[in-house]
Amino acid sequence: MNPTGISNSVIKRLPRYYRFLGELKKEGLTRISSRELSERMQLTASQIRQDLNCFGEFGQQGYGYNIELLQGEIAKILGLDKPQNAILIGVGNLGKAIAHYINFESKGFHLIGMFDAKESLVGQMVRNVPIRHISTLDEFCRENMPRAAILCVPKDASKEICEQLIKLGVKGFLNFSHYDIALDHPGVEVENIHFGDSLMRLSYKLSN
Amino acid sequence: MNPTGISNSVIKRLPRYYRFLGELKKEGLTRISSRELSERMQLTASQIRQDLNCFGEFGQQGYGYNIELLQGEIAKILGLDKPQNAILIGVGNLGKAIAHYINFESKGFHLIGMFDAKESLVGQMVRNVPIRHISTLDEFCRENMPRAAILCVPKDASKEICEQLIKLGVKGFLNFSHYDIALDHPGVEVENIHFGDSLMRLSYKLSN
DNA sequence: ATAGACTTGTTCATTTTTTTAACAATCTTT
DNA sequence: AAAGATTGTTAAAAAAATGAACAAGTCTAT
Repeated sequence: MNPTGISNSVIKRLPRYYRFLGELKKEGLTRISSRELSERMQLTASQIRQDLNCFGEFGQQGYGYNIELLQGEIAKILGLDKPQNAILIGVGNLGKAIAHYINFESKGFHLIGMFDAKESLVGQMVRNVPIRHISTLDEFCRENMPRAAILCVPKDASKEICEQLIKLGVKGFLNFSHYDIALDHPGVEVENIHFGDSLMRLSYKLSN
Repeated sequence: MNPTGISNSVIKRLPRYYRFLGELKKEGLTRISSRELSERMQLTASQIRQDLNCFGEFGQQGYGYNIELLQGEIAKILGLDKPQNAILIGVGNLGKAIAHYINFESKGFHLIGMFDAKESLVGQMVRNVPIRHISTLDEFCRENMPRAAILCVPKDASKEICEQLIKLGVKGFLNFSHYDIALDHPGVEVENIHFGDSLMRLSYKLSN
């Protein structure tokens, strides 16, 4: 259980519920019971009801859940209805791909700036967002107060930039760097995406 | 607890141990005690000893662990010493970035081929690996027997390709697509990397 | 309007997992 | 050879996840 009183495994499942409900909607369905959903998602109906019950009462006895409505509620729980400003640091191969590939708007964020140390990148646009020089980060942050940062910089640069950003008021990190962001800053949240770790775990699973 | 008898949380921590030991080595250290390591990694010494004890006895009383040796043992546990052939499917923005960005060799894999449906990409090289047309996948797999696939294709294409690959003998997936690979194929292992889910969880954490 | 079929929210018990503490055994160092 | 350090290991405690059960409420069809 974490500060909010909701267990992490419940939170981990939320985006998946959201995605599945989106698919059901696409299929033209309007309602679904926990039992039907459980079959699709390979969960127990009990777990679904219990998960949702952490946040409120979204269904009706004898009917089930209205798909559109439930998805909307989960969107609110996840905060997708109130996009937060985010910046991306490090526009190399990975950073650029992330910027192109991810639809931030539908995931609760609004990308307002990208930064890199490489002069030749400065001025380029990716999806209508300009790449700025890293030396202008302080000024930009003080003006625009981004709430989150997507960290795509090399490991060595991570620690310094990370601390700089925390000082500038950034509260959340999507961390692609190999650096383990220290969790001793109260109120700062981190989601790590370590490709390397994932690959090594896959290697482990395939070797045993 | 999973099939191997080692709990998932232990396995999740292994790559992190591996990384930290690499850093210690870089710093020129040769030995470390569980207590010292625990301080660096923000774990308890007890947990470290217990984690390692799942796999063998790598330390010595009164001395601690030899860093080089321990890292080597973890490498073996993870299977990094016996690289397995892997292919990458979908060489769009993301796929290309992954191929450039990740050092597969140091993570237990050997990238032997890349595939895409787009004719214009075919023939291009990324890090000395040629991009082939997806129509040649079957033949290539029967000849080269890749053990793992990195899936960077759009959601709609995922299911089909995934099943095709499983039939062709692929046993492991690093899945970047939004598709949830069905886990009902015995012996097939999946590591999911869902950027969208991670972002939504970050959004949740920043909203509550 | 009523009965029967459904399905939720919720509780409780169970199981599983994770974490922490403790200590005998044993190694290192002086 | 003694003092100090640190492991491997066990056992206990705490926390989390799961699953079964059911009263209460809603829908549908007659």
